[in-house]
Amino acid sequence: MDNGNFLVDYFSQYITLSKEEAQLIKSEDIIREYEKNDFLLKEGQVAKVCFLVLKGCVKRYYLEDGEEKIMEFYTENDPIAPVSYTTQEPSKYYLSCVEPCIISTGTEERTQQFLQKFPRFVPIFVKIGDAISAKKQVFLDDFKNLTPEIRYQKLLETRPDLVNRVPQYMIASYLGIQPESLSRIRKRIWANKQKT
Amino acid sequence: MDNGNFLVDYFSQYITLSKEEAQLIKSEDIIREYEKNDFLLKEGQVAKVCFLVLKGCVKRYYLEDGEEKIMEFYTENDPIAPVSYTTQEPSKYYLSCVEPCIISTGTEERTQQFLQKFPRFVPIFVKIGDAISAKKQVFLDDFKNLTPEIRYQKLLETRPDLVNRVPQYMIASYLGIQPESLSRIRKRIWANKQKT
DNA sequence: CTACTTTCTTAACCCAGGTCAATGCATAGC
DNA sequence: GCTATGCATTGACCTGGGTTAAGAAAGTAG
Repeated sequence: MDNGNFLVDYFSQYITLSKEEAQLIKSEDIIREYEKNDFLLKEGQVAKVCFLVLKGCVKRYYLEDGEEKIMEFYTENDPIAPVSYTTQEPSKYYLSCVEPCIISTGTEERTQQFLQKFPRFVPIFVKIGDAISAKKQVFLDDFKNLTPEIRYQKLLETRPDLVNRVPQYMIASYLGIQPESLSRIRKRIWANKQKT
Repeated sequence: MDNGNFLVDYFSQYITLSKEEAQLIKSEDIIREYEKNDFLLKEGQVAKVCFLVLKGCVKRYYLEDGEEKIMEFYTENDPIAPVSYTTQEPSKYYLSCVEPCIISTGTEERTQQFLQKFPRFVPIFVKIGDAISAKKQVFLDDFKNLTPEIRYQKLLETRPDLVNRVPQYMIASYLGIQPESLSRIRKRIWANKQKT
């Protein structure tokens, strides 16, 4: 299988690539495969690269008295720019694979070179950055004002895939509740559906 | 009073300004005063400018069945870059003054001109952007994993000024709880202090 | 197929926050 | 002075999530 096409596909979402550009992206791309439970980044490490998930699922979490607090799931086509990557300070988070993954890796230098070669990609990068920022905002809003039950229902709507491919205790952590509570919520939702 | 010095002071936090630069910033700066309850931005409007709070306090919130859901407070030296400003889509938020305010206003063109004139400011801008992004991350983490009570105590530590200058029902909204609950939390904290 | 591990569910009990209603308690305006 | 208004507190009651402990169900290895 020709992994190089993943990145080309990714950019094609935002922009039409010339053959030359596609070729260059292919040739420049660094792609690695990871196994389930492999780490992309550990607490205390300084991130030297950022990532783009081409296939699989990555979780970002930190430990609090041994408990995994999952902050985010990254799946197909999600870019990961660790805070530690931008600040160059030791990471407070872990990044680890929930599934076997295929992931593209980007370094600062290569990104800069790439953008100098293809300046028309600059606004795309900015756009992606903005989109990520806006997403975080929405997530925070929801988290603040919605009950766990509604949060779960929204997740079912917006990312139905996640609920099927990720163990529920991880979903619970992501929603900020205990696995038992998620179980009850699911029961409640099911009961309400029966009524109607 | 010479308002022009506010912005100069702001940049001096990050970088040492030459006299020429300081002079230019002063002369370029657009500053306005606002009264309590004035709006900087309303839901549905497209933000044409971004802001820097020089004096006073601004709240960002949205309405949900008539309820103010306060997402953020901006006080002295806090920059405000509305999502609507970057996306140029109608804002989902209101920005309004909790107190009489003195606020510096920035437009896209003027920022670009400024950065071209003083390219050494570019990394500062990036740095500020990163800092804001990191702050949001920390806030979300805390929000997800801490109880309202601990959230309030953290707020007391990190922004003691806020609690004193902003009505408590707004603090409650900011913490994601009802004013009554905040009242009980305060009572509880006070009771625990007496014990020790 | 069995044994083991991991994941999910259930039940019982506790407690913090939501809700509703009443009461204080300032401040502003008359 | 008095009243109206906005804000903070308190009490009573309810509900949903946390906690603990047990067991069921699903997946995996032998």
